[in-house]
Amino acid sequence: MNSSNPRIHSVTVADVAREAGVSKATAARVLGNYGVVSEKIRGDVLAAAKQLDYRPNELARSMTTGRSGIIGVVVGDIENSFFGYAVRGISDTARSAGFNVILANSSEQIEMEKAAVRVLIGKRVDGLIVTPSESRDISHLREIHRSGRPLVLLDRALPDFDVDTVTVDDSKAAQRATEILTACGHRRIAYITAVDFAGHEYKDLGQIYTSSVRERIEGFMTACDIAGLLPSDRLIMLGATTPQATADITDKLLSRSNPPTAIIASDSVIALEIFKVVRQRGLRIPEDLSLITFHDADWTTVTSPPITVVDQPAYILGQTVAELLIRRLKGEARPPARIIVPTSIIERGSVAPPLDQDKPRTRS
Amino acid sequence: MNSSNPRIHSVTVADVAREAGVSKATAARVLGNYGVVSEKIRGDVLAAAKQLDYRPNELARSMTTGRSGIIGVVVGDIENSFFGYAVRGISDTARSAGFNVILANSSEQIEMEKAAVRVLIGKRVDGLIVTPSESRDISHLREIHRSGRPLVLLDRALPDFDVDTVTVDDSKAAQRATEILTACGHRRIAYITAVDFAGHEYKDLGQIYTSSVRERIEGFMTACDIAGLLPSDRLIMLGATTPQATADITDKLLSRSNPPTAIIASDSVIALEIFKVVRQRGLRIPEDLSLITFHDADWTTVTSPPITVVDQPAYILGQTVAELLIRRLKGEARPPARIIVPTSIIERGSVAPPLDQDKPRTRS
DNA sequence: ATTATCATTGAGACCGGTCTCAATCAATAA
DNA sequence: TTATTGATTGAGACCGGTCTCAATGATAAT
Repeated sequence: MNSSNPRIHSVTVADVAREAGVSKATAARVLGNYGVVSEKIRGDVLAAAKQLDYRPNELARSMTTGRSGIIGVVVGDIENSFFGYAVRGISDTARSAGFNVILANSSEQIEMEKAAVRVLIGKRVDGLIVTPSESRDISHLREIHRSGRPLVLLDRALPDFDVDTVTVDDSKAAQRATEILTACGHRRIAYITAVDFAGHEYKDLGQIYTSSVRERIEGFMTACDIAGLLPSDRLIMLGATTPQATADITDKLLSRSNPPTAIIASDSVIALEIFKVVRQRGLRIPEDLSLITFHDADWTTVTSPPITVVDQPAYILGQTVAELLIRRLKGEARPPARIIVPTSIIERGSVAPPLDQDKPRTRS
Repeated sequence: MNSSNPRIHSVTVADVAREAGVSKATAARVLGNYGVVSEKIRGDVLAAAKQLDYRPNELARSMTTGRSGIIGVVVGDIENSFFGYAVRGISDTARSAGFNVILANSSEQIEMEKAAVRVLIGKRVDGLIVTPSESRDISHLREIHRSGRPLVLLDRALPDFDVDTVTVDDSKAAQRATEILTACGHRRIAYITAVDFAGHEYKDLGQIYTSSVRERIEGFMTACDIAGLLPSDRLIMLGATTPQATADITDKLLSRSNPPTAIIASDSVIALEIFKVVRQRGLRIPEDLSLITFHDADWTTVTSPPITVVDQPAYILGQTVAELLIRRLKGEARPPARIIVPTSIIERGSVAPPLDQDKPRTRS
């Protein structure tokens, strides 16, 4: 407690009421913009408010109304520009509907995600938008839902949790990206993704607890199967959660006696690291290695060559998820919606037929 | 408990008190973790709280304590990765000190900045961090300060407003960057910056209302003067506030009969756009044009050639500004501090001597 | 003139915590 | 044994809004 510190005493409705010579209730009516007040009184109160420089205390307002006007957003990694755009989409939509956004970062760690949710609930946010970092432990999400607060999932669906969800067509997108590579003649393709799992080697889908990751792997495998690739030639690498981990995975992959001739990256942060490793090894894109990444990050247009990408409409994703939440907040009652936003592939210059797919490549 | 009424009735201290068979005051003491309570009672209350799944209402708590535990941050443009890192630095520091962050975007527009500040004050944030978008109209900032809420300025100082401020050594950084170019033989250099001003032509410093912009221009001009450049050959271009504007400015610049042989960009968003325009025109970097940009954005390492940058320690900037604010929040009384964080220049491959500085260059 | 009707305004409870101050009770001191 | 002290606990005000309901006064209807 600060005794010496002069407490900031802000102007309250009571102060304005006194100044205007009306009751607190009446002043509150004009200041809070509800109920009916005569024009004359309204003018008096407004004048008094201006004179005293009254600023409503949203906290107090929230307490009685039960509404805070805040939407809580828990996202995996704000530094990832995919989330950056999504958050921007959320913020813009929220603001134009009169809501504010409070943002938390989970660093893709379930414990931080849980902590963030707890804090946000404590702040009495009106609703939440979450990108669940894994689908095994979702007790905290169930709890949000049970508490009656609307929840919308962003980018990742939870199979056995039926709640509003907005994702992209991950499976289809991965399949199409892979088909571009197989059509080009690639027979040994790696898919590098960031799911957090001990051990980077993929064994089976049972390990994958994040829907988007699982769906992409399914799409990838489907395309590989259609093209008749050997199971041993579809290289699925998990655990690219940090730049270092990604570099290690890429290094290991390219050091094999039979390295892949093409790589698909599950996000642009991973792709950037792959690009660096590849160049450091003196390999050329696309001659020595083809590369496709999810998310049309800005840097993908200025590399030489520019990178072929799966364009996920991140901003629209954010917009959509916010709209869904706000509609619920406004009382819309309907069964949970699962919206799938389509992606498209932007072909640039990072895909070419493999030079010689059976021998390891060295710098020519 | 909640019968047919869908209203979310959360568990309160009174409920816990009743369940535990103690008074509201006592339950509040253990739940709020203040005052003294016997171990036995503490156990009972905790058990009751657990049983009822009590969650404190931070809103109510904030109302009585006057502290919300929230830091408000108003930043120019979150999509700019410089601010992204800074915000991350702020968030991390805030969280580890037990504060939350509520983020607002001003889009570098003074009116949006004012609105954001108003909302944040309404939410009763404990303190604010702002990157002022201009220095002419700072009534809203003065007001924050007057209301007794700590305010720290990020990245931009306000000359006649003495408040905690964290910036980088803009003038020195700009001067050093320019010196690299002049030392290399460049005699006609452009500096492109984002300050929002009608008309892209620079006239005099009187137009510049943002300290960091002004300081950089001063540093730029100092270096130009030292190298003996003609005043007409230091091309200062204002108004690169959108990708399109930046492209137009760059185009105009490169279409001159005597185009610059080197460009300095005031941030990486601008530089990215310059890079695109330059490549589209078929010009080569660094042979035809040298380029240096502020902020070590990730893409600057993967272009061909990689870009020489002024490395602003954005994360540390964020950390520092948050620390300063938190110390104030904890009651530290001291005169306003102006902290200047040093930058460094990372030389990569985008600077080379001009081919022929007196004739316009075309694609060779 | 008297009563019903409608529009305004005022009094005060309430939201869910914090915090002050008085009351209670056991233990220690006189 | 009685007074004093210290440790706990309880009652209730308070924060700054919202909101219900009763009171007031003017106008319209009978």
